[in-house]
Amino acid sequence: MTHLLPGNERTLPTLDDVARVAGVSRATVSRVVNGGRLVSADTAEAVNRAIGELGYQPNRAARALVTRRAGAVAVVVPETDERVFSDPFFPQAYHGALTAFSGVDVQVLLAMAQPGESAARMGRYLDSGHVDGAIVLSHHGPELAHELAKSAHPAVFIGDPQMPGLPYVELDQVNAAITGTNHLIQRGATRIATITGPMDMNAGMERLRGFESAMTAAGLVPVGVVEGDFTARGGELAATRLLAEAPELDGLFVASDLMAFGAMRVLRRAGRRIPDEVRVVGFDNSTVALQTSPQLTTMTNPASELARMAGEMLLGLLSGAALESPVILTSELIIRNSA
Amino acid sequence: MTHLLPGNERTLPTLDDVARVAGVSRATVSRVVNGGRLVSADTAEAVNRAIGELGYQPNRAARALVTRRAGAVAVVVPETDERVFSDPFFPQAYHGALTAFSGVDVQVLLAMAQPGESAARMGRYLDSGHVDGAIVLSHHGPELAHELAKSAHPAVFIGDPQMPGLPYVELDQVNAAITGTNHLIQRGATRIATITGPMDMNAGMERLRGFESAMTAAGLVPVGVVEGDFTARGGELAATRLLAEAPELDGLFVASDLMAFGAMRVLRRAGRRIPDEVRVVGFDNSTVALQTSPQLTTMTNPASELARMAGEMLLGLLSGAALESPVILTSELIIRNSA
DNA sequence: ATGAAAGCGCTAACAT
DNA sequence: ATGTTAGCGCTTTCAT
Repeated sequence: MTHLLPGNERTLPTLDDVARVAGVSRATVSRVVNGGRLVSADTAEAVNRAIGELGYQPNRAARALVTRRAGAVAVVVPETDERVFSDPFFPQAYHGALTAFSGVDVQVLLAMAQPGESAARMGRYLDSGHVDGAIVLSHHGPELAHELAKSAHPAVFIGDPQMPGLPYVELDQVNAAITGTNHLIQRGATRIATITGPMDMNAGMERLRGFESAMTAAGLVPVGVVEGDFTARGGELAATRLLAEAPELDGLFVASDLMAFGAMRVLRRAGRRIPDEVRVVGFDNSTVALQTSPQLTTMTNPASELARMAGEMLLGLLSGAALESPVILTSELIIRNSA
Repeated sequence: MTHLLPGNERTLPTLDDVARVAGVSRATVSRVVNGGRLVSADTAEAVNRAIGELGYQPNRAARALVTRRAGAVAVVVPETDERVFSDPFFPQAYHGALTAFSGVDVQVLLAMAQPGESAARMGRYLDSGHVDGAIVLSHHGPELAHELAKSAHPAVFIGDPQMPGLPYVELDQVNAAITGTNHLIQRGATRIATITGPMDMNAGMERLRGFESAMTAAGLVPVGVVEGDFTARGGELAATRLLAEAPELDGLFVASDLMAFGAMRVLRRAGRRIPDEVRVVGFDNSTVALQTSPQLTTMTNPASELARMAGEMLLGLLSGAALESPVILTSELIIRNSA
């Protein structure tokens, strides 16, 4: 970590060049570039014309130097690469974050945890001056949140970090699970089971909570509850167990589409017709929900919006704005053919 | 795109602070920070001690300003997010690129193409001064290569960009396909078909070329050749067609593991036993190769190494070094149970 | 081997 | 509303 790269000779137009061409001072150009307050319409126009002529683009480094800002934020994904890229939630979220910062000249870095890497290292990264803040995705347990809480830079979480004072945006998981489960019930299912997410993840726990709550409200008792890991393979395993433990099941609430995908495969292989014999509702409304047959009825989990929202919150935090947190987004039922 | 973010009050130790503590000049500190040439061992040690004491970290912006470097490179993925994240090749490659730049203080940005986005926009991004260079992954057709060729910044491609003068690192696709196909033949297959990659991608074409060459060399003629799209679903479709057109097939060379995954599902569903009745060889040695049953025999496609290599080439290019291109990496046969 | 000094391109007081 | 000025933290001649 000793040096940047050797120099580059190309010489681009600077603020001074623009000032000269427009016949004004550097400061004035700077003003129009930064929002144009306190400049007359005429000068602003002249400056803008000069900017256009020269193809001027502000130099990030110079700006960052004087503003004491890196001009970059990180999307922190405390997962190993494998999972990051195999779950469509992540790319959508990354994309949403990109959207939030598309209006300001801020670079969005993707920071994935390395397999053996500690939460402390992530915290150090945040404080290294390379980034001004972070959006943190899907975390197991509180270590990372703990670490980032003491960072000098702000971080906004997607999903409740379970740590008072840390801002986050979250899906209304419980109500979403209630809605999904109710749909199963309305479709006539009575012997309902669930495949949950990991119990060390908030999303896993809350979706289970919602499921249970809906069941109780309907006067039903689950015929099975097995924990999955948000992967297709995990869904298969869970469904296999479920079929053995509760063969009578006629409704299945699965805490992720990917798991539902795996589970449906097992159900079909076992000769259960969907949705006639077993109704299935998934979660995420991911692309795999369209690849199952029949297509999967599911709850939306708008990764992109969640992340965009988090990005906007971070932007606010960075400008010293007071923050309303948590921000809770609601999930919608997408009815297809699996229930 | 008007401004960065408002300022940050925290004041970190600077070169001056280090100089003061070490009792030397700024210039000397700078020297030791940047490699330590031309400084006596004693001074260097004193400086390093001061650096340690203060927890000094060079300010990227100041450095970038004077060196005229952004201190960032982009990994350009001209694919829409969906595919970027659903194919394990990408995360591995990204990771490899990260590795290449881990020793120098260079940020690695992930630039994904937006759905409706033009190659020109990517080119403009490269020239915007946000990055010093790029590594370009998996491209269809030559438009992007064309665009990047005229950029002032260097770009290294992973996969032959088919454009003279552009440096790239590539897998020895043809020989890899030959090896894979030969393995099928050695296992006793004689009625062999292939599922290819997209014909507008170099990897697709070259793997087909290798397949054909191996078949010819063995005096065999393919019983079927159908084009896939490197997705599991595409593999299913292709296998379905193959089963209809060439039901006698006893060997299948698939140009990607993901497609092989889909194809094997179809084969099994059709009652073909693998590897007894149909031998299957995939390509990529991706994680799905372990999830098929039986586990997939496949050719390695070391994404991480390819990208690391590309990163090192880019690093060389950025320091003005002469470059040897292309760099060709070889693929290895991983024998499992599908053939 | 080390220091002095200039300057990278920009923003932000502070004048006017 | 606009200009002047002083740095931000660093690298890099150029002296010594």
